[in-house]
Amino acid sequence: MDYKDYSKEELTTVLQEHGIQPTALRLELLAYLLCAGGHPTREEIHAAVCQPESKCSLASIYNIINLFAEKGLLVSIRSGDNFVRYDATLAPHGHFHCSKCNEIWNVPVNLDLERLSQLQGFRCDSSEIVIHGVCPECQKNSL
Amino acid sequence: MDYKDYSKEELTTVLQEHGIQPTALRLELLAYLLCAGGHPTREEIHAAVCQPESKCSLASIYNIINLFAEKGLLVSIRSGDNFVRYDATLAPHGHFHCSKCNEIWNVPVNLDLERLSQLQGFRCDSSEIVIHGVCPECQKNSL
DNA sequence: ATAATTTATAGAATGATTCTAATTTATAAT
DNA sequence: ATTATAAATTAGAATCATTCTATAAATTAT
Repeated sequence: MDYKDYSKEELTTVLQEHGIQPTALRLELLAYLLCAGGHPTREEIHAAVCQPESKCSLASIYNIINLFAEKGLLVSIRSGDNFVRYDATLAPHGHFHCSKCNEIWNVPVNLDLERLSQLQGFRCDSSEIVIHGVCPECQKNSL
Repeated sequence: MDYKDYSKEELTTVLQEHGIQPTALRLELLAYLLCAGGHPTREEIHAAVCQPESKCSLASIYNIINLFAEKGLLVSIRSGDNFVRYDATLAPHGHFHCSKCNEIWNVPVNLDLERLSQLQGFRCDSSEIVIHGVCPECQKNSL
């Protein structure tokens, strides 16, 4: 895999900024998440990162996904009730989920966490916004 | 189980308004969801609805949960990465999830779906808002 | 009543995720 | 450099939630 949009140094920096020790596999995975765009499933990630030369185990993919999620570098989204999809989150945004094709889009929504924090002494760290509906393509196809 | 807050007639009406045929088990389940409050896991629902006299199967619980979700009477929330929790949604609201104790609270947030619908021809049906953070209790305990 | 349809059940099957123990790789210290 | 220490990765087994299949029970319609 080539790092089209990000240099190895940039990727390393991203990991370090999130308190993650950079390793070859973690860099590969991050590169894929950032460059591939979209919202891949675990299966797609595994296929892309571990094929064909650089074999790696499924367990490692889970390890790294969980680590990234824990460190706030990654967010998981349920698409339909089928698969979990992942999104490397360098900037906060919401998601639109099409209930027909299960595709996911980024949406420039954002809650005002600052304002919410004032309520009742709850400390707000992050927000997760998913809007369910039907995408233009699927609306067209169901006519 | 007794229907403290809702009469059988009220529960029946709720089901019918959502296009769900009322049956004994569905009424039981709805009653539990509405009366118990909170955000029970599938396991808690199963234990509460199927114990001890009125035995019912796990498959039925799943059937009904899925039916309710499909009809928009129920929303599922992932708590932590552990369990899925359920919430009977008679009114739209968001959720606050405490990442320490994994408890979930209702939050009076709501997105302006009307406004979002205008964007790019996407049809918005429902929204899902989860705010992650730490509840007051857990903040106190970690001092 | 009888037939037809819908619901509920039990238990097996599936499939995603985690766990365990072993191995490899990287890091630190002498 | 070499060895010791820790961290990352691996393979495969184990776990566990969810779905599926086929059957039984209940409800509704004729």
